[in-house]
Amino acid sequence: MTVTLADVAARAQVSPATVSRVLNGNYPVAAATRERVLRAVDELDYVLNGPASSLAAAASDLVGILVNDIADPFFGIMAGAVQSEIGGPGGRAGGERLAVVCNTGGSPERELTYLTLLQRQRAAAVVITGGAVEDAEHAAALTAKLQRLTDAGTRVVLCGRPPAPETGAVALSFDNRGGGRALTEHLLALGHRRIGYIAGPEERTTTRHRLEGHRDALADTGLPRGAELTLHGPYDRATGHAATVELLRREPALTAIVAANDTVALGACAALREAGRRIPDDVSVAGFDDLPFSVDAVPALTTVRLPLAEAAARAGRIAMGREQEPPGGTATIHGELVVRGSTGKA
Amino acid sequence: MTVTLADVAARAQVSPATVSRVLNGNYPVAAATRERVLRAVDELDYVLNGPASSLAAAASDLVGILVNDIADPFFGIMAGAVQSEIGGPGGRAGGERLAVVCNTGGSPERELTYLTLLQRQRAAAVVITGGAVEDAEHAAALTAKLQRLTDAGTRVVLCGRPPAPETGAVALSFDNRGGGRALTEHLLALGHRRIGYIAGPEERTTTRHRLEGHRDALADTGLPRGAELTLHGPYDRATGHAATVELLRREPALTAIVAANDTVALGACAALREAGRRIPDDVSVAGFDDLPFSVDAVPALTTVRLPLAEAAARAGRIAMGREQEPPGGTATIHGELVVRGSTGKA
DNA sequence: AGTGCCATAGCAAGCGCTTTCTATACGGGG
DNA sequence: CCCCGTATAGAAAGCGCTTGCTATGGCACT
Repeated sequence: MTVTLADVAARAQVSPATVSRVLNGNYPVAAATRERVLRAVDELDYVLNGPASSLAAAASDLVGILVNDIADPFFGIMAGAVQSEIGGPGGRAGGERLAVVCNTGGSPERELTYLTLLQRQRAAAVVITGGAVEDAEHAAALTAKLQRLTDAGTRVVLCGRPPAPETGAVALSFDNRGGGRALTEHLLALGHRRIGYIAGPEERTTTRHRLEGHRDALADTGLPRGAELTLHGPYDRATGHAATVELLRREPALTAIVAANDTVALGACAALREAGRRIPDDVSVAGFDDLPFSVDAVPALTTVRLPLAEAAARAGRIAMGREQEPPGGTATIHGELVVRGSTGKA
Repeated sequence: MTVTLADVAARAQVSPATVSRVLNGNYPVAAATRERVLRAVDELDYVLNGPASSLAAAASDLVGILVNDIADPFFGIMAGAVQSEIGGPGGRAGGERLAVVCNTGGSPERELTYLTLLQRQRAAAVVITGGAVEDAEHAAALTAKLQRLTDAGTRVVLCGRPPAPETGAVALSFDNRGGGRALTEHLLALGHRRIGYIAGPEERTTTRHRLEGHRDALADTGLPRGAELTLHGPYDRATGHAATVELLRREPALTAIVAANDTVALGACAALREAGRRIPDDVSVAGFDDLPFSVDAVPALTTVRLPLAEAAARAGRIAMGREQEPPGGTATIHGELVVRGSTGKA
């Protein structure tokens, strides 16, 4: 029924071994023979059996990319960049690899399950994007899993997540803390003193680091930590909207809002407009990430630009062994404060 | 080195066959034995070898999802919805499946390559999202490929793309034509007569259908087809921006712009603002898709809402055989005109 | 012409799992 | 008390490919 290597071999009048070698191109085959084999492949419309090949070679060409939310451009951009680097179709040469984008939904269980699935497929590499959940139990399980993956020869690269020591995983972390600090310092410099902060979901490294940066900046100015002006929620516009309504209720004299990311900031802007506050005249708003739509917000969003595509591309290259890993297996990637129209003098 | 089925069998004092049966759960195994096997699996930290399993069983649990641009929420939303339905981790029960999101970048070659890769992996199902490129040669190649996939038992579902007759592929198409028509009719009803149209990339079904809907509406009103007021470009904000500048140059008296999608519309809005035109007082703007950020645009975007997540979820269910395919293997999904602040009287 | 080496091609042994077929043990009915 | 059906476990034959090792020419060199 289905065409196998043996069929091709028969047709080309060579042994299966030769066909395999032509296809893999890592063994000298006479030009004429190769020609003949290739023709047979073509005529029979032969397609290699991936599982069989992976089994025999004890290696697969699958590369996993874990993301928290595939519908969020933050992750989409990174996933796309990794994919373009791993040499999949259209990428550079070097054998076609299948990139597997896995949507964890931010759940540590699913993260673990996907990693097991990838381990099962003997993935060549895994890139894990986005922040981690801060939970001792899961952290331990994750560490063990990463350990096992790297032991099995799967290259693991974390992108936008803190290092996982002792696991052999390379980490390209974002300086969320520094970015958060820069943002708040910017606001403080503009004279803002009553600043609301809409943080991401609790128990996540990204959330915590950005928030710490914010608090560091406040502390430097001798301002209270302002915990009562900090609200948590998922990284979506609804959170930004609802939290803003609540912040305005708690502190009507608010003059600035820092959001956990641009999407949240957009929701905050909407709520402010509905409340009749002008941006930035009455209330300044700042986001984080500098996603593509942020420049088109009205007014354009002040934010911290994270080089998502560049970082992810680098992660992809490291995963493919096409770039040396950073010293110590860890590198920190800094964001850049981008001041636009949504922030102004208090 | 790595733990195999045989190791587990030895440890549990049973045969490899029994272990396999416990793991697959499709053969009676005494409770006590199962218990013993499961314990051994746990103790040895055994992970099934996917390739070996797929080879022996002649089937894999991979499901492919093809998207044009993973960084675009339009596709991200669909990919996420499909993924949540295919029973991957976190999905419903029914065995864990690995969803493979493949980024074609809109290139037909890559589309074909990815399909071959998926074919190679003996994927259980493939969901192809987004419009197709209209090129006779590629269409033929694609048809042949889809044919071969379905012949091999891979279920193929097209989501947001016209049917591919004779291939055995199920198609859930969007009524882009109807949506395009509704949008322009809305504008015409508001009294607009000089309407610019920023279409997507040429040679794509989505682009053509939306444009045809637009022209149908114009024709019904007895207006010229206005080809000179139609510009093409990729689905990104830069296109919207540049095209708007050009449209204003060609027709300063323009009172409305219809964009190929919301992202393009955002770019158009930016260009209009820069040109000092108020929205919608001077120029109305309409988008397409109703992506999440559209409601937060200022003014909020009038657009055509496509039930992306619902359609994709359905595609996923059909791909998994959990929902009956529509009669004739084809269904058309209609959009809904959503009128918001960006359009007004001419 | 003889010798040895390089370039190619083939042989055959798995890779780790699934599954068909066969074997065993047990219990109930005749 | 024996026979047979039922339930459960094992033996073994692959699944389609890769790859280490071996075999075979042909050529250059002596």
